[in-house]
Amino acid sequence: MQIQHLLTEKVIQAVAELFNAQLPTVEFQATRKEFEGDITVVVFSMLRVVKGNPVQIGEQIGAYLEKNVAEVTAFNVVKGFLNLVVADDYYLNFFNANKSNTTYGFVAPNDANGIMVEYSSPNTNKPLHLGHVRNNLLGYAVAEILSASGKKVYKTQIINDRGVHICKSMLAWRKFGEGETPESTGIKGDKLVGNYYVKFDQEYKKEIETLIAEGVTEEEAKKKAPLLLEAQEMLRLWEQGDEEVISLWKMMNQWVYNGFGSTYAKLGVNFDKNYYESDTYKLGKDAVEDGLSKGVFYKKEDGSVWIDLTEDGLDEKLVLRSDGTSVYMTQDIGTAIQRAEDFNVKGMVYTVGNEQDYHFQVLFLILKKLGFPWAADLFHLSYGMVDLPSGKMKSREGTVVDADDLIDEMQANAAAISKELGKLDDYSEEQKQEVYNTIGLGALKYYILKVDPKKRILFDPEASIDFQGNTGPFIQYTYARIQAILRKAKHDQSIQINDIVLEDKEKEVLKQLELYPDVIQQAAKQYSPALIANYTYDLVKAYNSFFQNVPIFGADTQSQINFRVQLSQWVGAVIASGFSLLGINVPERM
RNA sequence: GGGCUCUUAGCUCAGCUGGAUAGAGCACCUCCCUUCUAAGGAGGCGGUCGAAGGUUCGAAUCCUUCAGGGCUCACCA
Repeated sequence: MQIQHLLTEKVIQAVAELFNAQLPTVEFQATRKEFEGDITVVVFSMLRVVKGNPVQIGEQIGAYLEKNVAEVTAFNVVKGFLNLVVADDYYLNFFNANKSNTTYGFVAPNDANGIMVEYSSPNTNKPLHLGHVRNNLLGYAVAEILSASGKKVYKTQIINDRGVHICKSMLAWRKFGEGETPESTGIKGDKLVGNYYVKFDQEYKKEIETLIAEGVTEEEAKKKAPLLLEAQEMLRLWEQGDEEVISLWKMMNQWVYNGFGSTYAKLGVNFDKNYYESDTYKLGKDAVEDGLSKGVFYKKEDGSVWIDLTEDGLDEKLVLRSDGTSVYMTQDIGTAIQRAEDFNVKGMVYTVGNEQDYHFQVLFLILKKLGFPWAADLFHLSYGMVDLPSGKMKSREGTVVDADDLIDEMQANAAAISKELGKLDDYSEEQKQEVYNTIGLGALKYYILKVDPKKRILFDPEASIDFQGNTGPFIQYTYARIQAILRKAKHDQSIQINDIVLEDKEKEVLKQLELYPDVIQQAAKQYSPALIANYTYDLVKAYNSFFQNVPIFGADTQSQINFRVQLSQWVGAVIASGFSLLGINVPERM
């Protein structure tokens, strides 16, 4: 049992006996460095129940605990704060009980209902960029964290593979492509298709200019440009099942999926199931019919269907066009229902940028009003944009940071720094490359995940990402150092340690380790990878301070050596485990 | 204009359900590599927590107003 939980009972007991009062909860915090003690009880918060002078109350409770609780060996009171010193035995027992638990802090699945995490959800016209990277890292990490907290998680993405914009790249390839393929050009499939999407836009603009020169208004020209008309015609053919269009669509889609696949593999993310809009775009109409009969929606004279959310502080929202075709919202309603059925999930997490906050607010409200039991557990994992020093990323203006380029750049950066340090000189080229990948990606992932998702990130590609301080490589470095100790130590993990006096630095590390299970639960509750990242950093700080200031192999007794080596091993395991929740690997050496 | 959101050290960020003198990293300055990996450690400098009110024993944290930035209010997705 954690010290805090144990003490909660004892403090409540103390207050009941000493003051004949019932405390609802006890408030704790870590004792500040300048005072003696390990954990602090805040007496102020008891004043509502127990009347009196906080210092005197603290003194009495402290004396009671010191006398009646074996784990409390001393106490002092400063103003309304009761500082308690916890016995070494308590921490050593905690250490012996958990040090070799390889899933320390993780909870086995305990929820019959699953939860689905959607992330990435790309558009097949656009290669993945830095914004997608943030999305992928967040979604994957949240899925891992939820899983570690005891949920059954299904990872999914919905691929935007239909619509007139898809026809644009197909049309441009057919007109200007001259049969180019990823194989013939050596260009990655998603990039090749992306190029034709850009090509379409260029040619389309030329046509508009020509038309304007002929005296057509700009508005008219945008609608009447032959290329656009042709793309629209292509969409019609696609929807009719035209074989030539469908096979072109399939071929180009496959190029894109191969390209995405390689980027996902580099990022280390994966999915349990892919949904495709070409399969789901008609979903949702039944639900709208159903809602109409229940009175959730209403029909306007022109036949369009709406929901009135003004009572909920929102607007009226269209859910079906007057011609009976569906809109984005209709699809999302249908897809959600489909997923709940497919996987029997009780909750869903949507990893989508904050420009869609309003959309999801409306979507969730609609699903609640339609009466789905799972609608209470929907969460929009909303994240801020990734901006560049030059401003927003815009694919049309070519100011996007490409995901593949970025990953390569990070790895090159890691390689340059690593070579300079020259610690891997005996490694083969292949082994070195693997370490560079681990470090480069570690830097990138940690940099993005340590920040609160809500906040927008300013990403400066010129200034290379730091490898020092609160960074991924710093934490990886600590892990690698621990592995060096373990290689030398030839320790026996089964040795129980119970006869040493703990140094302050050692105690700090143990206190930090004790928090890990709670941090995972909290991170899951808040869908916050940043919590895990910052916890891991704090653990590493505590460990490094120990590492640098307390001798390991030069300890006074064999028992101390055993303890310190085992403590190092445990810290290494927790670092690796915390990083695995973030999708970051750790190297044996670096 | 309505709604949502962000603002903490020169820069990048932590700060959990309100609690002690607001914490890290980078940058700058001092020390520490013949000793377990110096991508490290110990210390220094640096803050009117955007502004003003309010709630209370106590506010970066909760409430109100204001300022500045972002997003959003399509029969687009």
